[in-house]
Amino acid sequence: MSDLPTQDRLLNAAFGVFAEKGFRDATVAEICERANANIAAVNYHFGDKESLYNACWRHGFAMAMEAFPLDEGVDATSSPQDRLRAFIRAFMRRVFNETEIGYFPRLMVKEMAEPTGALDAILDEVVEPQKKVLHAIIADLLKTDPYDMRVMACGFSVISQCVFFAFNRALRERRLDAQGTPEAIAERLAAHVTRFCLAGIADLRENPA
Amino acid sequence: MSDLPTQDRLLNAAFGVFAEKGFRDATVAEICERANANIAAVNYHFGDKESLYNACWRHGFAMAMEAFPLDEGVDATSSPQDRLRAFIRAFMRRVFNETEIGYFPRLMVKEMAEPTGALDAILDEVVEPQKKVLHAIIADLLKTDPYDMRVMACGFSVISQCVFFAFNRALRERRLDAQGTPEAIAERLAAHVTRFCLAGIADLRENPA
DNA sequence: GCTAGATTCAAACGTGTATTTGAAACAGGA
DNA sequence: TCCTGTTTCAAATACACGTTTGAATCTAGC
Repeated sequence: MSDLPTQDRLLNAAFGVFAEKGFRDATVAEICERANANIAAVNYHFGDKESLYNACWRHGFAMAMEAFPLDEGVDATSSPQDRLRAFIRAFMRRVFNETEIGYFPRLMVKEMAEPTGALDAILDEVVEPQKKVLHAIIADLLKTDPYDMRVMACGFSVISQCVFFAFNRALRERRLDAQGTPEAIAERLAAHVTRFCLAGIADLRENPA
Repeated sequence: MSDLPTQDRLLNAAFGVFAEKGFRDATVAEICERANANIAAVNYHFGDKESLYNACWRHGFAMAMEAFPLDEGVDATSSPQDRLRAFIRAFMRRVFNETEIGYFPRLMVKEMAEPTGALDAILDEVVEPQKKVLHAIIADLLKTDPYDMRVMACGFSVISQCVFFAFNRALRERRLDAQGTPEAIAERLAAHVTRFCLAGIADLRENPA
């Protein structure tokens, strides 16, 4: 950790502090302290607090996607059921990850709840690609095209269940942590959500309104 | 508005400001300005900013529940399907409400994402009662008792879809507002979520693991 | 080992904001 | 009208925090 250049130590420290406290509550003093750097280091290396923040979420996004790719263990030839399972499982494992990777969802949640100005860039760079993958899977399941309104509705149903415990981290700490390791909880939830959503989607396919 | 006593004007103004900006970004200066009150009024009438905040969410909760009760239009003799539909619809209508009532979900979301210290009281006073009602409905649908683990899982699936656009207000403003009035969107989403969840729950009932 | 540029440092600065203060204005009862 | 308790007011206070500054220190290249 401390053998890295100052700029990298700052990025790592800031990533953690921003994820834990959000942009506004994070102080550059704490970031510098964690990075074993001087109080002026942020401004010297990144210009200002906001630029450091922008560097952080890009860093975190890359890290999270590398650790748990959107399509882990499946390819285009897999069934849409398996692809949906993989998508949901990767998402849950990111959300419940207790290492640095788990900081990324926490950062996103804070940004959504209280946008800083980086939100539009984030929407384009992080949510749009994931949405595209998910909509393709659901369109296959519904045997329709990705622009069908039912695809959008089902995509929302899937994603909302995936992000819930990222949003409700506080809730999760109080009501869920007794139920096993985070990894085990992530697996159980992923299995439930996959099954629940496949049933919902099947119903829409079998019984058109 | 301005014929109310200062204390009430402060509460109303603060409710709006807190919902729009969150506890930390809201300034007592802005609250007092909106309330046509002096800068010292908050401390005189409520002690400090935090006590005013606590008064606000209780006020908002009462208002939201009065406008859209948990069980609007149904009673204990209604089918669990209808009770679920009513629960989801009331929730969505609170989330998409454009009047003061809609401030309440926004306040809750900010609190969940970045807790202030009021969170434990909120969990007890606002989420616990709703959870109880929802779990009773789902237990009926699953023909089991409310403490069955499958009830918890399905409850999470339902709630996560209900709160999604409260959390993602920014997303909603960018991607959803072109699709009709908020009321119409709330109705469509409620119908979709109800159907989607009934299918998921039915699958769990028909095909035990 | 000297120099120039890059980096680090402690201290100072400036701004935004919650809270306090003490006087002034107000309202109701004797 | 006078007195008393309540409310309002503008100004002052206190503090937290991002940023700047200018000197000190380090590091490469000659």
